[in-house]
Amino acid sequence: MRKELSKLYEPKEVEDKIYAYWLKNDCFKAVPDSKKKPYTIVIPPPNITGQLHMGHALDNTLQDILIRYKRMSGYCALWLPGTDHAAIATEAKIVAKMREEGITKEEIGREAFLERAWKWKEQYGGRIIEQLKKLGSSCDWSRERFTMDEGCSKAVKEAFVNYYNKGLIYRGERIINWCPKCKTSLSDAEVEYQDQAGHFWHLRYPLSDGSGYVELATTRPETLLGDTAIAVNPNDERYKDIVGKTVILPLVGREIPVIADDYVEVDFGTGVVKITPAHDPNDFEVGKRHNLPIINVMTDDAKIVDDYPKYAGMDRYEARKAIVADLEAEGFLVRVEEHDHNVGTCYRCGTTVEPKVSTQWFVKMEPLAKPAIEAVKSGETRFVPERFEKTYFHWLENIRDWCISRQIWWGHQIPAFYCDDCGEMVVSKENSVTCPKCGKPMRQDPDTLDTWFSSALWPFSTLGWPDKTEDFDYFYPTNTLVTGYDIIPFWVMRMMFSGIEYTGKAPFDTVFIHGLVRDSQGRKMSKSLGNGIDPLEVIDRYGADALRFMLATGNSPGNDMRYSDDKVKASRNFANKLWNASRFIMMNLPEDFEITGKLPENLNIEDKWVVSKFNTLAKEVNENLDKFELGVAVAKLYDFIWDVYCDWYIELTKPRIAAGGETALTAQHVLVWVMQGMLKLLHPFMPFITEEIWQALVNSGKPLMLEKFPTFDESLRFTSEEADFEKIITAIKAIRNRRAEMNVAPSVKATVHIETAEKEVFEKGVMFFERLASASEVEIADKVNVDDALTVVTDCARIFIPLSEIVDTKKELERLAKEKASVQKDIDFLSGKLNNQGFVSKAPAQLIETEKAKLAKALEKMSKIDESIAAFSKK
RNA sequence: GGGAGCAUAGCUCAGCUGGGAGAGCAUCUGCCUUACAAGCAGAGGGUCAUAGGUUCGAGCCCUAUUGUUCCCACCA
Repeated sequence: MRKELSKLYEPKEVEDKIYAYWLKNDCFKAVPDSKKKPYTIVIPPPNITGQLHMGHALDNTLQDILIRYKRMSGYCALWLPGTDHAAIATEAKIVAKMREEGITKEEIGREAFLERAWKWKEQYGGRIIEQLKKLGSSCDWSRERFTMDEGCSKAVKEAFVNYYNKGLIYRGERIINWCPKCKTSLSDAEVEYQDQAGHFWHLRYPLSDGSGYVELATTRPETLLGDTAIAVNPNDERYKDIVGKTVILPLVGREIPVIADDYVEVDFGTGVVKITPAHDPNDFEVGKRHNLPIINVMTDDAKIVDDYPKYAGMDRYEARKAIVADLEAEGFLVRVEEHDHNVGTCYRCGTTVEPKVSTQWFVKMEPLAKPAIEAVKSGETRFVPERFEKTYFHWLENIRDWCISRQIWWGHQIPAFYCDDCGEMVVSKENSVTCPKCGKPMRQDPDTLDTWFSSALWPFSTLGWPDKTEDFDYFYPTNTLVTGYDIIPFWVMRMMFSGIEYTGKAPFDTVFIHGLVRDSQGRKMSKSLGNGIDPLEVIDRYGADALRFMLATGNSPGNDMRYSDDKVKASRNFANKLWNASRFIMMNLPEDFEITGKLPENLNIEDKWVVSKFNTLAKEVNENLDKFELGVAVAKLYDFIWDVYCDWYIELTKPRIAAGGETALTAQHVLVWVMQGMLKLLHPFMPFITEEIWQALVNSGKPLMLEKFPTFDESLRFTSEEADFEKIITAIKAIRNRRAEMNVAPSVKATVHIETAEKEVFEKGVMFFERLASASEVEIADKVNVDDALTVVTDCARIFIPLSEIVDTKKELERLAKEKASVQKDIDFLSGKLNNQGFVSKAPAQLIETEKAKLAKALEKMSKIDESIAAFSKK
């Protein structure tokens, strides 16, 4: 017995049930199978602190579409899920929560802190996973990983030690980006630059010899405390004389040299720059070139150090005010200008970063970047869309060494050990190490690794690396990486060079890039704007399928898209349309109807028409999916299901089903067969509703998601029947059109007289003219003579509808004249084209043929219009 | 300063290697036709940002211009 379906599709009653059904049947599980080709996607691991947002919804919908498609296409499809420990973000959240409780991490110490962090992970780490399930994600959950689990930690140590042994990781004192709030170093990629309104303070520094002042400008007067020189361009005539002299640093009284360096631009400002090596990356470089001392004036939280008692303990902005006031009071301030400048901020907390000199661990990038560039140049890995290669190349070609140490506790502790006795350092995979020189226990480096260090290994650490595993052999390299363009420098690039370094192969063959989901006004969704849309709410209201469909529709790869409720509603309506189509089929099937999965014999012309069109659809959907044109594929499915299947084919079957007998049964089999095909094709996009309908309709005990994805089948191509049936459709549409123009209600029936040379084609359509074109009777003949009739002309038929009371001969003539003019335009256009020597000699032959055919049709239509005009004129 | 994207119907966007401009929403006109009013049948609406160029043929390719968004960059 098939179940009754309700009139409206109710996602809430379906989704959890269906998801549980898949899980129960182990549908997501991927086990290496030598008879199948592998297809692998590793999930961009969401942060354990995170909540599902629209970006995740898009990213994971795309992955799920791909993985379901490949799974149904016979691949051993693995979608490997997991979460990221999100070092800084997580630590910040835990610290914030502790602050509410009135404790600091220093108070409780590292061990207790980590204990809390793991508890946090246990408590919240599962949340986003559950949210991904709501979306329908078909991840192999039995393989769920975490960037700090045992395997990933092992991989991290392995990678670190190997890099170190090859000289690709080193420790050194450099100027790095420091977040005074997170109190840790940041990599270049983790700094976001923003334009901020600021000031330009023009100061004058007195020359030590009393011969005058040197004027310079700065945006950061508080760093003056750490100035160790002022610099001019060596070619700047204005300052030739003072190079080599010294100036007295205002407020501090220190004597510092005037140096010459190319870095200084003659034309900018006064042509003089104060040099603060400890607090500016450029100054740091200048300082190195000139052996200047590095004087750090700030603490880890960006307060002035105790060496300057007057300002000690002030934060950098307070100090700025105080110092400016003092400079002014003492006559060193010349003037203040408004000045916008670009300020680096922490990508996690938004705090302005402070350049800071400190000892950190770095990955040497140049030798790693080269093969990563090469892998894309050679085509081993490609970007979709291709243009994102440019972003990728640009980063790799201009990359500086990667600062990987972080001064936080939540993360992979750096596997370096120091001997406090003799100063020996050892890098080791072991958890504790004794000093090889003096045999004393060594102290592990307290720093942890950049969270991206472990995510860089994600495509292979999750498959068992560094161990040789069956999974690794089978599934690696993975196939498609799906991510947003904003993640290229953080993650894509780093997975690429890490993968190549450790496995010899690029970790994926395709990087499928998508854009951002913006709000309905095109703004970025953000917490501060409060314009974020919660995908879970959308799912709750409209269903996961509607959300997924919306996210896959109407955009092209790599472009940003806008979220709007209307779009989700349209998707929801589509789901409902499909639902009702299936309801129609099911409510009409006889009790003993058997679903064979095969087409019946004795197909009618309209059956062949729909089957043939479906066949083309299957072909195109496969092609589009293979080219990552998901939006195009989904649009074709929408059109087929709504227009071809629902609006036409179902309507065509109604009179047959009403008639009963063999034709009804054939129609029902075709209805079911095409429905099955549509459900399969649509399943990757709308997994829940398609599975639900499948279960209700087919009831085979096997899930739809494991059915075979339809492909093109040569035996289902019915080219001539398809074309013939289009003639009937064209005629029906033309009749409807005329009646609508004349405001004839559908309930007003009339005889339809069809004059055509293709009688046998139109005879097959009699029942459809009655049903769909309000025909009370249908006459088909070579020659028809009807007075006082509406005329309808197509390229292969003249149709008369005798509705004498509404026919106005004059108007009818006018209308025919209009139509004649429009057909004449076509004829002129086409014949012009075909008379064009250039076109005929250069255009492809096939195109010329189709243009000729079009012209022939237009000419036929014209002759029919002429006939009609002649007939009317006689009256 | 460098690079990239976008500019197509009132709105949001498609438009594959060049071959007579499309969808959804909105608008207008008819319909409760026994799957669906979250629906059905129709209609109107576009100098494809601008100016050149290549081509038999350009929304698509080339050049320049304008507007807009984003990424990168050490002008203190």
